[in-house]
Order: sequence, then structure tokens, then C-alpha cells
Amino acid sequence: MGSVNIKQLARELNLSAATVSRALRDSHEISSATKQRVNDLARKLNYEPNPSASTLRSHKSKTLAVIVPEIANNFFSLAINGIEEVARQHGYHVLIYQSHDNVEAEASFIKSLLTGRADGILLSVASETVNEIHLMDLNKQIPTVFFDRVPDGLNTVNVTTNDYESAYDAAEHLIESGCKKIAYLFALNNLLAGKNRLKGYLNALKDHNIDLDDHLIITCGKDDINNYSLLKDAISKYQPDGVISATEELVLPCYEICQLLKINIPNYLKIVSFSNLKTAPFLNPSLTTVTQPAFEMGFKAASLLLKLLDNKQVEPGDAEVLNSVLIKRGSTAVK
Amino acid sequence: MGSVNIKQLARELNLSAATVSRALRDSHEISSATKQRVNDLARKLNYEPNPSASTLRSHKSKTLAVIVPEIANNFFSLAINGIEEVARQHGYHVLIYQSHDNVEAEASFIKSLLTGRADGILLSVASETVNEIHLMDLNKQIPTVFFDRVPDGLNTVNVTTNDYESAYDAAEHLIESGCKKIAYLFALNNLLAGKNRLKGYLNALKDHNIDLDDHLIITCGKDDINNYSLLKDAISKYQPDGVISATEELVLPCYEICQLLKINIPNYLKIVSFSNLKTAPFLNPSLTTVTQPAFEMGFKAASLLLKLLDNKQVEPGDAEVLNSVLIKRGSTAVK
DNA sequence: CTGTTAGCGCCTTCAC
DNA sequence: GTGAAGGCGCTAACAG
Repeated sequence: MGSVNIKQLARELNLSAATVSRALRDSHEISSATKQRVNDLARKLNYEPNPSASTLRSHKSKTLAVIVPEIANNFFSLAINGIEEVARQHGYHVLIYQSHDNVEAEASFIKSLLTGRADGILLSVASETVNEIHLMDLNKQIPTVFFDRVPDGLNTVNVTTNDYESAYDAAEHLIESGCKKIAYLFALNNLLAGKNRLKGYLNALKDHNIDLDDHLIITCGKDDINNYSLLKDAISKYQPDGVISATEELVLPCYEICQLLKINIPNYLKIVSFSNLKTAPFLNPSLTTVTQPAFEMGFKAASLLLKLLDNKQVEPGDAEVLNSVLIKRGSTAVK
Repeated sequence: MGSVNIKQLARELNLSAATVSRALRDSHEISSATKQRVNDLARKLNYEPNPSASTLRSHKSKTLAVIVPEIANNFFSLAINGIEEVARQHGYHVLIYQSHDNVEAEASFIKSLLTGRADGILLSVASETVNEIHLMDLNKQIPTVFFDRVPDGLNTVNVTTNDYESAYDAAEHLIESGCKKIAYLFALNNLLAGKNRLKGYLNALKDHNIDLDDHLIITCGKDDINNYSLLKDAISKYQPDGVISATEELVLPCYEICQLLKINIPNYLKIVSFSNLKTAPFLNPSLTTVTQPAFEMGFKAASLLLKLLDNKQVEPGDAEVLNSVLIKRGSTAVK
């Protein structure tokens, strides 16, 4: 902090501060000789520009803010990895916030970001979000790209995955494996992703002429204990032979319950889960997963945001839908 | 950005900017009536102070920087979660950087942080770090707390776990389970944590009068493919009946190789891994883990850093060593 | 090509 | 209890 500033460089070089500033920013109106001298001294004295001063003046913070429900989540941590990668490549810094799926927290973070602290926001919204006033026209206040958990019905720039198709494929996979009673662990109920996944499941059943039993749609919430008992009741009562879990978290109680009820996986019950746990295959060779390209989503979302910041128009095709991958396992029973 | 500032508040209230500023900072020299008026209008107009201006002037950014090798890692993402928690509680913001275990990247991030962008640093050093000139006396330049991956021999403020004891316990557990030939997957070789874990293993063997076979210490590096072949050679050649993995990453190829070589886990080979994968028990009931209190470490490290920033002296007991937990599993064979 | 001037929004003297 | 003035470090506008 007691470090060198532009004025000191200027004095030492017999130049004005303005010239030094321009030279450092590689302005075309400075002779290359001067640039040379300036850069040499800057390096020698370990000069680093003061970001606050520069932001205050230029209205550019070179900082992106990321708001996610949870950091300690296989999907989000990978997405942040992708974001950080893009940021670093372009000399941007990354601020992180967790909403813990709480709308007020989310809104409050956003508010605190409308002051120039960040140039743009990457947002995966809180699943609790229903009344999204704080998201309406957000893009007019600060460039924002939504990823994965995007609001439903707002005209936003989004990066998502093919939730409908992948849930459809998951259900079809189970049907083709012989399942007749496929339960669906419904989560992210308020979000487009959650709704689309459910639709994919429903339509796959319909297309294969399987009657839907409403009891097999288990609507889960944020309360783990409640989810557990809902799940346990449904599994013991309606005895599904297949399960699709809309989130990675719900697959765990599912395993627990099967162990408790002595239900053999995957012989008597086959499971498919949306999951980004890379280690899943080795830890459990019976779990078929729908794996999202998490890193790529973060990467893509950040790239899009930088494009927006560049005042480049974002074209329709830019707000991409990436494809998840269904990784089939468990065809051979566990030994 | 086109938002309200102190001057506008002042004009509207017929006060000076100075008075408004003081009122907002709850200065004792302002009448409570004025404070009331100021705060009311501020809330009404959605006033948010400009962080750059405030930082430039006050030399306080209310921002912590976190540098970790990888974000998408069960330990680090949990630790960041803990850090974010503390930060939010105290109105701090969190900047994230990944070194990817590269010393130059680490040094360059640190350099860019010495300009007031952050008030302090939370650092888990790159495992490649050997020549740590960039870390020497870092604390004199900017308050820094190291966690988990701390440098060896520098006089830093650290938050770590009981690596020695937990590796010792892991080895003892295997010995007591009947293992005679325990392999050790050695990682984090340059770091205190890595060295201490190895020592714990070695001493447990010694204390139980088990002769050390050097071939069973498999020194792993950053190259996954190379690690795989090292591991495969060692396992097939020296046929250990127990394995301790110093990191979560190395346990995966281990499983793969056992599957390939038709080695039954845990009947013929028992594994203990340092791991923070919460889902491990459900996904694989045979894997005994040494689980670090990752969230708590982040929480503790951030709390310590805030204490440093408060100019409170950090006392010896503050730089804590937290305890990992050995979660024993696999006593019953996989069905 | 380079210098002068001014001001981004805030906070901290110093005055009254 | 409040106001006026100056400056944090940098950059944009205007000169020359």
C-alpha cells in the first residue's frame, strides 16, 4: 500500500502523470520510446495500479461477481472454476457470493453490486425465488448472465442445459431397462430447470404408454428430514423399480433408505440421478448419472458476460443450451 | 452506477456532504435527529456508498482474497463456504483465485493484491511451492492467514489439521484390521501436511513393529497418467493388503486398478483415504475416510484474518490445529 | 506527442 | 453539531 504510484513514476522520468498513465495503458498517442522508459521503470519499481482509483475514475472495476446458491456443490464449484478461468485470461477478478437459496440474501447482494464494485454479474438464482422483482430488468442496471438456474419468463441472457431432453432420456433409459414403476424425485420446483426435467419424465412415460401414478412423483423441498420421510414412505408404499432424482442431494437419502429396506440396487431398483460428482462411477458403479457440462457452463456464461461488457450485442445463438450426458451404468449388478 | 451519492443526499436535506457522511457512519458528533433524517432518505433513495471512493479514501476495501489450488475440490469448496460465511456476517466481500498449484500464478495474484484491492489474504499454497520467496514476510505487506496447505518453516499464521495423528490413526486402524502390507500413496510432498501424514504412517508402522517396505511408499505427482501406472505397478507387484491415500484424488485410480486386477475391496484390500467427500459413505460403504473439518477451517481462518485486520494481536492459541475425524467403514464386506 | 487541469465519491482535518 | 476545503490515485478533456 505504501507502494509506488503514477506521480512518483512521472517525477522520476520527468514526465507528467497523464503521460505515464497513457503509456501504461499503451495509448497510441505515446511514442514507443517513452512507453519503453515508463514500462521499464514501472517494472523496476514493482508498480501496480491502484484499482480503487482507477475504478472510481474509469467506471470499470475489471471484476465479475458470481452469485450461486452454494459453493460447496459439485456443479457450482465446477462452474466457478470455468468462470475463474475466463476471468483470469482477461485480467478480471472474481467476487463470490452464496445465496443459500434465500431470495432476500440474493437481492441484497445484487443491490450491493450496483455501485461499481463489479462490472457484471453471473447469477444462478435461489430456488426459493418466486417473486422475482429484484431480477426484473436487472440487465438494464448491470450486465447479467444467468446460468443453470434461470428465472422463468423473464427476458434474460441464459446459459442452460437441455433439461427436458436429458430427463426424457433418463426415463427412457429406465423404461428400456425394464422398469415399470418409475418414481421421480422432484426438486427445483420453482425453476425452469426443475419444471423442464419433470416434463421430460412425464412425456417419456406418455410416449411409452406407461400410466402415470401421481404417488410416484415425490415433491421434495429444502428440509432434508422431511424429504427423507417423504421418500421413505413413497418407496416402501409404492415400491418403485426405478428412480430418477432431479438433484444429486436427493440420491443419498435414497441409497440410505434402500439399504434400510433391504432393497437391492440395481437389481430391484435402478437409479438415475442428475449429478456432477465426477467420482461417482468409481465409488458406485451402479449409479447412472445425467452429468452437466458444469465447467463449460461457467466458461460460456463468463465469456458471454465479457462480450456484453464489450458492448457487443449478444445474439440469440449466443445464449446457448449445452448438452448434458447420460452416463449409463449398473447394467451389471454389483458384486 | 447512475445512482445516488452523498452530495445528492446532502442537497436534498440542506446539509453538507460532510454531515451526511458522518451521519451515515453513525458518528457521535451528529444529532440523532439528523441521523434519522439522513438514514431515512438514504433508504428511500436506495443509497449505496461507492466502494471505490470509500476504499481510495479510507484504505479499507472490506474485501478478503482467497487463493486456493482448485475451487472444484471437496475440501476447498467447503473451506470457501466457511470463509464466505464469516465474510458475509461482517459485511466483507470475497475474491477468489485459483493457483492450479502453480507458484508463478500464486505469486502474481499476491502481487496484484498488494494494492488495496483486498484487506487481507487467505492462502492455501500451491503444492509445487518449493522456493517460497513470494511468501517470505508476506504478512508484513498484507495480513495473511494460511490454511491447510501451509508453508514449511516460515513464521506464518496457520490453520491446519492434525495430519500426523490422523495418518497415524489411519495406519493403526488398518493394522488392527489385520493388514500386514500397507501401501502409502504419498502426495503433497513439498508441504507440511504431506510430510506430516507420511510421518504418521511411518511411526504407526514402527510402533507396531511392522517392517517398512520402501516399495509400498508410492510417491505421486501431478501427472494422473503417471500416477496410475506407478500405482498399478506397485499394487500388482507388491500386493498390499491395505492402502492409505494422502489425497482424495488418488483413491479413484486405486479403485479402478483393483477392479481391473479383480482385487476385492475390502476383503483382500482395505483402503483409507483422506477425503472430504460427504457423499462417500452412501456411495461406497467400504471406504474409510479421514475427514477434515473443512468448513470450520475456512471459518476459523477467516475469523483469524478479521482479527488481524482489527489490529488485535493474534495469540499463539489462535492459530489453531483442528482435528480430522476417522470415519471407519468397510468392516462388513460389500454385498 | 506531451502537459495542464479538473474531478470521480468519499472521508478527515480544521474551522466555526 | 455542522460546514468548507482538500486530497486519496487515476484518467479524460482540452490545450498546445
